[in-house]
Amino acid sequence: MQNRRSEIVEVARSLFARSGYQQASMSEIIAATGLSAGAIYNHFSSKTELMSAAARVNLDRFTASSDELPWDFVERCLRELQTDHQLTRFFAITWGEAATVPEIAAVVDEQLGQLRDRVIAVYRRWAEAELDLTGSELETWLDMLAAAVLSVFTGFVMQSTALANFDAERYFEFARTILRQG
Amino acid sequence: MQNRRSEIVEVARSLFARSGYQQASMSEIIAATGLSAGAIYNHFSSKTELMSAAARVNLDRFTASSDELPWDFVERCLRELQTDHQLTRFFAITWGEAATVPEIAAVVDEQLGQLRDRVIAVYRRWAEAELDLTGSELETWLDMLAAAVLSVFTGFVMQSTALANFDAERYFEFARTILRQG
DNA sequence: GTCTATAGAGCGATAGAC
DNA sequence: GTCTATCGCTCTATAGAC
Repeated sequence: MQNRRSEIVEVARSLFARSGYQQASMSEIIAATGLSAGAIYNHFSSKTELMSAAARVNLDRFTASSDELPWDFVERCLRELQTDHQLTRFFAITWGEAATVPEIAAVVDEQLGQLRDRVIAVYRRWAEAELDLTGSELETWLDMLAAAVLSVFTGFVMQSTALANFDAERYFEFARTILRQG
Repeated sequence: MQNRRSEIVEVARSLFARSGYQQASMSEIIAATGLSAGAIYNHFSSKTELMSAAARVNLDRFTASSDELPWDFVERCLRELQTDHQLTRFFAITWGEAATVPEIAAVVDEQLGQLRDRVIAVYRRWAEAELDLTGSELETWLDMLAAAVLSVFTGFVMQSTALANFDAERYFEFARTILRQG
């Protein structure tokens, strides 16, 4: 049953987000679902499989609406992160885990790729209407901008998670400055 | 003995960098040092203490020389990371762990703070010679620039660790562009 | 300061009944 | 599909001799 699977994943994700992937034990997760070991292992063959399912977060909130200006889109993403500190923490935990668990690395690569594609789409739409670039100039420009936006995004996650005196508003200011220049 | 302590820390760090903090076991570390459990626990009272000692990396390679231009300094830091992929990985692992282990969070905060201080110092030196800003304008400008540089730095670590198709040269290009503008 | 040996707890995963 | 019970292993940390 597909629904039971998502129930388990959601419970597991919230424990991974609180304690970390390794520190959250299967027993805790099992207890938190209200099910039993046998039930969980009927849906997931190992803890690693459950981990990578939990890492695959729904990114719909980070999709551009069709009439958004590129920098408004990026700022909206950042503010989304700011209001959901648990999600930000979970990204940081997941990206760190990706360095040692290949199954999670694959998910992170896929998800940052999705984010990148969306960034490129919204900037392309804008650039085609407003800028006068040749085809290859445009592609180079988009590549660089995607690196910039991903950097702003990952930078926000890392700094807001790791720095005691992080100032989000100053960070937005910096992001706005670099993303408007084109 | 202080020297024995550093020996142990170095061995532990290389195992943490390879497998992650939780996945590297005390037994592995003990075996790799060639010592015994008793010897290690004579120098460190717990695995967590050893972890936070290992997290405190020597950052001298990321210090500005007194005649460097700010963007040259930043680019040199990035190229330093590029040539030492094990260190980059280790940063990613450590920052992720910081989200769940307070003792590591304290070290990361301290180290990113150090990096920030150095960035500010080198930009301040340059700005005082080349720009004409009032005192408070200068401080605001430096704050924003520090956020930018930290973002470029953490972004490089995350993206080069997590993205399969990461293009370092394009990243440098983006970094150069935003850090020259002032 | 370092050794050997082991305590004591918790882990991920499985077997087999229902 | 879910349960109970438990296997077999590994983990961090300590005790006590030297």
